[in-house]
Amino acid sequence: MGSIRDSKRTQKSIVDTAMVLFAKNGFDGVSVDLIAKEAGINKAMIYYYFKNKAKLYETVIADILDKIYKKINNDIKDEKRPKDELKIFIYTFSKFAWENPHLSSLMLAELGNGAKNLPDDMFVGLKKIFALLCDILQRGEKRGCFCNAKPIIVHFMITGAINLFVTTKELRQRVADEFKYDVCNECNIEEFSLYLYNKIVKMLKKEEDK
Amino acid sequence: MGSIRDSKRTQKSIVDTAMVLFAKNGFDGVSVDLIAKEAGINKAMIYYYFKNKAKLYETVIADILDKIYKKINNDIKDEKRPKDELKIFIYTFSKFAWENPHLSSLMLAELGNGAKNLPDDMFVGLKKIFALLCDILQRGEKRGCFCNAKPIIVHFMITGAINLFVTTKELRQRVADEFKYDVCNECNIEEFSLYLYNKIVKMLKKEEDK
Amino acid sequence: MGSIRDSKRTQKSIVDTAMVLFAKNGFDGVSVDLIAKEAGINKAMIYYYFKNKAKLYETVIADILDKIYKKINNDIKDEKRPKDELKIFIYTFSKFAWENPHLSSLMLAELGNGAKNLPDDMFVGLKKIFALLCDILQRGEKRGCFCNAKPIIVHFMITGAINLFVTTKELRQRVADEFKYDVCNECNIEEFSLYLYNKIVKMLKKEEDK
Amino acid sequence: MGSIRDSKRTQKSIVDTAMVLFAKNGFDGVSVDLIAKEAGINKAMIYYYFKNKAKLYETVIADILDKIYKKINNDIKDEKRPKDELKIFIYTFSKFAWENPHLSSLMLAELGNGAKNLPDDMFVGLKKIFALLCDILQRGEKRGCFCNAKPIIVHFMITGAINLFVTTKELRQRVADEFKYDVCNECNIEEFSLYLYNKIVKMLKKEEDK
DNA sequence: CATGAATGAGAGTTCATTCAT
DNA sequence: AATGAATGAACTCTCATTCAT
Repeated sequence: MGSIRDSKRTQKSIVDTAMVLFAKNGFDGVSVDLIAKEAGINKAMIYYYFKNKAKLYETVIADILDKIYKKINNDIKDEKRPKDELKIFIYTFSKFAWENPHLSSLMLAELGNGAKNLPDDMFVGLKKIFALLCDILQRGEKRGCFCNAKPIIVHFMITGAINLFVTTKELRQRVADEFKYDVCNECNIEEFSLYLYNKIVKMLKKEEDK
Repeated sequence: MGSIRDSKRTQKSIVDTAMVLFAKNGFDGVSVDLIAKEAGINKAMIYYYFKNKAKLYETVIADILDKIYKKINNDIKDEKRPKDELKIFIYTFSKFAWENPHLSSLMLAELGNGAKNLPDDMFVGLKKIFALLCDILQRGEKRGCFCNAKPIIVHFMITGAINLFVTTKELRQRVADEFKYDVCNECNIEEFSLYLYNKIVKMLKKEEDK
Repeated sequence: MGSIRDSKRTQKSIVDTAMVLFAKNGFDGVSVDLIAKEAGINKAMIYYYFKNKAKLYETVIADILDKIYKKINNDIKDEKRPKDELKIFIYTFSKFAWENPHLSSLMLAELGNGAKNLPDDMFVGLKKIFALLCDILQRGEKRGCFCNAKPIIVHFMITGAINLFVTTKELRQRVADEFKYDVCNECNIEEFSLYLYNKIVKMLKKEEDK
Repeated sequence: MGSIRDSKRTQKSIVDTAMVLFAKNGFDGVSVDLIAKEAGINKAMIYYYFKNKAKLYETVIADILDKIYKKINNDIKDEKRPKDELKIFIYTFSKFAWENPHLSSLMLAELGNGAKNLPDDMFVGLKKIFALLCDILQRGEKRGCFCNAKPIIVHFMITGAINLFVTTKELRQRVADEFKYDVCNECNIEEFSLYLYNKIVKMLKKEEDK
């Protein structure tokens, strides 16, 4: 009967569809009906597998965060110097966000929401990513290449900038013409990522300031 | 004289109530019924004054943005050096966000949404604030105290960090105990603001690097 | 102050506006707000002059019926022979309906409704028009030019045909091309009226049939 | 088997109930709540099956028109002479209208409305019935028993009279006493139908008129 | 006479969720 | 494992009507 396979496939199609839709329109902006229809499955199956809409949402978010974490963690391994790790962290996060713009929407919305309804799974996911950065910064301080880094604030500067850059992509293009200031509407993600990295590094650099 | 039939007062109570509620629960998360109930007015009055829920939302957002702009613009006037202006920009924005945490939620949610439904009024409001920063940076470059500043990215780093710092306030306190990294859960807004300012200045500083 | 004049004028503008709107969209399809707006007066004035929406409706209908009655009654006076009176009856009714297509809508809707809510004023109006036809037919029978005329049925044939012809004007034009049967989409009201008159007369003619 | 979860039955009860109510009070005069209540089903089911109120209305109208068409078309088959076909047309239409007075209301209201919102299904239904009459008249002209028949006007005379006769049933009874003219308040539908038929035939008869 | 503000009931519609098969 | 039918609460919005000035 291939029931297990089908079961997995059904669940996956639900989560994948929900991810796109939630990201595009937010939790309240997506109906269970729509998810079922787009996923090509019966609505009741969503309740069969996920108990309710909120649980499905949690699953979706946890899935995304896990993907990011794994990707960054994997890419970072090969690097030796903290600065290069940081470069990878920023680049990988940017790239991922750029290619999954829904994700940025979700993160901003969810955090903007004070993470009020933040379920445990998401909690864990967010903390793991943050912990990655913390480790990088710690190693950097030990090695003397970074100084005075409050990790949470650095984290917010990096992820805040990336997420906003990604989600405002279309907005910036729309405004570009009528606006006299540069909004980087032609920047590609590599340029952006590199600029951001350089600024962060400069900002954390140990120096004989003054 | 301030009787029950007071157009201005009714409108104000609607907008004020809506601001709090929208910020807390988002556009979709708030019903017109609730706004009316909390504002202590008849639901139909909302439609009488604002035509529909979306228009009310627009008004609320535009109001907030205008407040921020005016406050920053006003506070900045007294300063002479671009660095001090930047300090005021960051401080005032932070302070305002801290005291109106709803606002940060709104901005993140709205921008996270790709500003898809962004009404014109909001557009204008956002641009005006951004333009303030642009001017500061421009003056700084002319005077030689800032260099290589892409305004939109700097703007995202600043506002991203501030908004995330504000909206995660409770979240950070919740996590503090069980988490081995510092999440600035005891930082007050002045400390945060100052730290952010120093980092941004350092990052923009003109120097004979290397 | 010219208050009486203004009063009359206000009332007239209400009734005139309401007539057009009611005819176009029916009783339920028109809001008091709309009537006030279109009439350029304050909504409360409608209640000041007409007590409520239903009363205004009555007034409108009674007004129309009275107009028709008066016009027909007046035009008929000069005629001597019942056949000519009938001709005038049909012609005047047709013409009036053609020039006030709203009226036909109203009559059909109101009668179609079983005249359930039919207020007294309307009652009287309808009866007076019907009585006109009855008199014509009666005189015709006495003079021997009509025979076997059941007045109510003749009345329905005449007014039914006229009202339907008028209200379907646009509909018939829309269909004309794609329809293989003639729908008189280019008939003017005089042609129609004459045709109808001839048919009715023929149908009522006394004859040595068979 | 006819259990509570019976799609067909639910739909039928909705349509049946809606037909009665729409006919009695018109589209705007009936709330979806009421239809659901009278049909003994949950309001949401109406949207489940019909998408919205307007679509339900369309369905109802199309249903009725189809019924009439089929009945007339069926009854007509056995007749040989156009005159007899016409007799059947008038009789069947009258009978049907008499037994479904709602229908006449609907037709008058809908046509009175200029068929502005006329959906396609209704269009087709109305045209099919009209086409039936056109064919009868055409055959009659060929055979020489009818002459000079403008089908659309004949159609309006017939259906106008029938519909008005039906919808004014109660009205005529109410008026009978206080009114000096005969309003056929005691006519049964067969008498009416026969009278109408005779008049129409006479009116269309080919003759050596002079 | 005239106005803008206010009200409460109810309209159409959607949705998350559950039930029966 | 899967489906279509069913539910009830909630939502946005409109309306006829009245009040205070």
